Amino acid sequence: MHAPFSPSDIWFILAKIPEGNVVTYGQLANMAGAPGYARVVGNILKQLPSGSGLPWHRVINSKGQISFPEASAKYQQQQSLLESEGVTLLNGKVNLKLYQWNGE
DNA sequence: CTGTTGACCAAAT
DNA sequence: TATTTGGCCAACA
Repeated sequence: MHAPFSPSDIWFILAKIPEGNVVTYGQLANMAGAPGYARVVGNILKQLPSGSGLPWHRVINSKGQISFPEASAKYQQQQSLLESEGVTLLNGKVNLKLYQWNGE
């Protein structure tokens, strides 16, 4: 059986995440109606075409951290993008205690 | 087909 | 509060 959603479903949902907000991989999976598919969401973002214009940087893990090695360029890029929209990191964790999601 | 890997997660320790 | 453990699903070797 195939996944209960297609990559484009995730792209569509991700596109709706407002600037200055962050969501977790698991949340995206839930929003797609597929609890337990957090890893698959990660795989999809991994394959995301560059120049898609999607706010991939607003996706973090459930620990409230960026899912890249701290030393990596990707990590720094994501952090930079987040800070440019007012989301700062404290101790490697997003400085917003609760991940904001303005409902549907 | 089996085994490993990954932008994950929640519960147990 | 910090780590470890077990579970998760799809992609790949």
